[in-house]
Amino acid sequence: MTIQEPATARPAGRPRSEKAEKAIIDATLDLIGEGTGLVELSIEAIASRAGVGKTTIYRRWSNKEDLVADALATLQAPLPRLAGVSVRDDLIVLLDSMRSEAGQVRTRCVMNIAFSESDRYPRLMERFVDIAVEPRRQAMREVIRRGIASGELRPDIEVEMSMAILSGAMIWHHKWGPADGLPADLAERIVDHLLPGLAA
Amino acid sequence: MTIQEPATARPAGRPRSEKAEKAIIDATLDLIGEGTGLVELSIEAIASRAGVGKTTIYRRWSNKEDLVADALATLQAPLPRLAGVSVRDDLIVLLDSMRSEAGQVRTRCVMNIAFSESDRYPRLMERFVDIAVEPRRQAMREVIRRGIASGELRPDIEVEMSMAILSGAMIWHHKWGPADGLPADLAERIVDHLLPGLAA
DNA sequence: TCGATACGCAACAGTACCGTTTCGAAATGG
DNA sequence: CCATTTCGAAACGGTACTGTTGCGTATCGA
Repeated sequence: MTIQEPATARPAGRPRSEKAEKAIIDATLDLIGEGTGLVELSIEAIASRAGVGKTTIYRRWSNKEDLVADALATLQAPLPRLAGVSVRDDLIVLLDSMRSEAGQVRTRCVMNIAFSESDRYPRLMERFVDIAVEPRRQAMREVIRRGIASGELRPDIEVEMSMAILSGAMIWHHKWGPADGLPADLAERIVDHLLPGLAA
Repeated sequence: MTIQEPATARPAGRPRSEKAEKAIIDATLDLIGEGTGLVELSIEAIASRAGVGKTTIYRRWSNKEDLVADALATLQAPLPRLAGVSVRDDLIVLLDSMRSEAGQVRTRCVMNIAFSESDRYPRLMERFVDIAVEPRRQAMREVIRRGIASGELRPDIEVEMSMAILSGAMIWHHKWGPADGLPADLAERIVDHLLPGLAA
């Protein structure tokens, strides 16, 4: 009976500051967003940016990888709502959400990391893929499958290959396209350029 | 009359060792090929790997960027010969050369750098693009233009967009495809998947 | 032979970050 | 009030690299 709420039992003593925790995560994302690679990203810089002692960081995360993983997990942008009417429209919405996210500094640098440091931080990347990449992949997969089922797309196209082509085109522009933002109608142009080859 | 050959006049004293120079370049490429990013790449590590004093490096290059730029310049892989018969065959050859180069460790890591560190080392990337990317881009551009001229491709396709799609698909696989090497027929599958939409 | 330059090597002071420890102050429950 | 825990700040010893300098040796032209 003395035990009331074991799940929320406070362990006595000063509670951890949620403000500090948020500041640490924000500082981490800020630094990554400014182009700091994972290797150069230092706990000291994060602490300084967050206005926090290093102790406060080490008390919560034992290493850089864990911290960054938690920080990236908070980025989880919402998936766009799909109308589900036409394949063309849905694909455009999906690709255009890639485009607009690519315009944000944070996403941009997270993508850089996903490209360059996947070899060095495999566990981190695995987690990042689960959180950010796979849901989008799944959404696009379903759009294409639905298109095949409805007869809008040829039944003999390879689903995964089509996804690779659509995403690849957007990634290519993201990386080597005009530096001053991608054109607003890019997603539309990509889809319309590809659809004739995929349509039934 | 005393001046004989100003261009090749040796400045008196011991000449610089070409062997050392080559060893430094090789060590640099080796380290990059092992996944060392530009930031972590240290002059000391290069000197140690090359069996060379740091002095010998600093005497030639005043900073890391210059050294890496010269090192990358030596990579210049030869462009594949194109038959020039059919657009399909030429595109497959071009994409397949991307595939096979992507299998080499050095190229793989150079591409990682091209993706991730282009913001941080813009001059370096500019040079890299001139040396390695632009010639391939130009080759593909000409294949597509020739295809349009010959009537193999629709006259209304956007050349640059088509290039982005073809290259993007290969890059996507390079980055997120199976880790144990890309399938041998990947280039063929990409081209055949896309060509129906581009053909006249 | 002599001057000049390059060589590999080792040492230098300087910088940055690591992960840990210590400090006094602040915040909580009993 | 007191025990406990966290807070920000500062300092610790340790590691790694920076760019520079001096050393003795090797290799060239004159």
